[in-house]
Amino acid sequence: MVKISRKVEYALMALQHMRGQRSGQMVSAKDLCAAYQVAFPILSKVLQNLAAAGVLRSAQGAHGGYQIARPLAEVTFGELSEAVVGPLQFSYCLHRDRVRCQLAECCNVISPVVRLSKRIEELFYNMSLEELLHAEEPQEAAIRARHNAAAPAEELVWK
Amino acid sequence: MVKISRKVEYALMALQHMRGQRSGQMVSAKDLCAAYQVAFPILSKVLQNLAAAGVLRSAQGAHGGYQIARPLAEVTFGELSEAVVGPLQFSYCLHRDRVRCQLAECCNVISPVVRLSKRIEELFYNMSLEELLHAEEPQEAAIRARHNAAAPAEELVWK
DNA sequence: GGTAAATGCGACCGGAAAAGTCGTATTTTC
DNA sequence: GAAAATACGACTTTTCCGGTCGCATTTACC
Repeated sequence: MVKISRKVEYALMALQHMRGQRSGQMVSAKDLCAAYQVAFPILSKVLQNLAAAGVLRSAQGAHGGYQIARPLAEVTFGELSEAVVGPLQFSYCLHRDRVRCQLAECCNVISPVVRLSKRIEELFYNMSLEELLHAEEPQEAAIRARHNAAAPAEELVWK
Repeated sequence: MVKISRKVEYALMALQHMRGQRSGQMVSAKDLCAAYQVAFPILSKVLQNLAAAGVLRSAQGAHGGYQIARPLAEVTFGELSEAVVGPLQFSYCLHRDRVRCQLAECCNVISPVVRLSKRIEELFYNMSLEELLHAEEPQEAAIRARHNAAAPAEELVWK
């Protein structure tokens, strides 16, 4: 449970890449795919979602591509998530398709579930992408290097 | 993404129920199933998981059942979650099966993903079940009643 | 004006994980 | 010994996510 979706990771990768570009520079989906080994159609869709949400600005045609439209300090992780994988929906019994929860009439945890959902939602909407992606290049590289080495993953990643 | 698993909901329902029992009282899986319309085998498994994790105490045999083993103020949502659905694992590239992430050598978001994961983990481990389930019976009942009525779910639930 | 290079978009498919089912063994009380 | 409960593992079903395919549209450049 509570897995960060692959699409969200792709979105973060793309934004992390674009953060490093000089302003005004367009980056094409093709370039990103080549750089990060992601299949074109899926990355393309993620970028389109981000553009539709106003996080990216897109330009069609030759020499087109994407660039960051709003300062990342003003975009939250919650926004990114909703843009890419749809509305946050932490439980089956909440939100629009309440039909799917047959337990409603005897459920004794509605308000706890709502409480929990709100906490996660708050976390997501209080975390800016700037804060999440903020430069840490040397460490990043070091982690990556060790990641490729033989050390157990959680050692290097969680400590 | 980030959906609260059904099993976790079942666990919360069971604990919410047991919270209302007088101390020492055993509750059987069968009783819970009858009260909340959950299939026996699945609820049974969840209760067994909670018992294995030390959240519940179980007694076999006739007149057996389950009761709360530790004060819920001392048990976190993170513990419950791990007991019922296995170790928290927010991303494919982290934790034990790093094999599954082929992006590692060109990934530029390892530390952001770790940062995000730690935030969620913190949230889960800083939230006690007492805090999550704390009594709110009248409101609970009211919400439940309105939930069964025709009003749109998010109106009553998210406001 | 035509061609190449890019985004835009919707329909479809497959596989993995979650949810649920079944069957049986074991323990305990009466 | 029978009944009532947990313990546990194998199996099946369903759902959803990641990924694929195909085509339309837009734009730059020659």
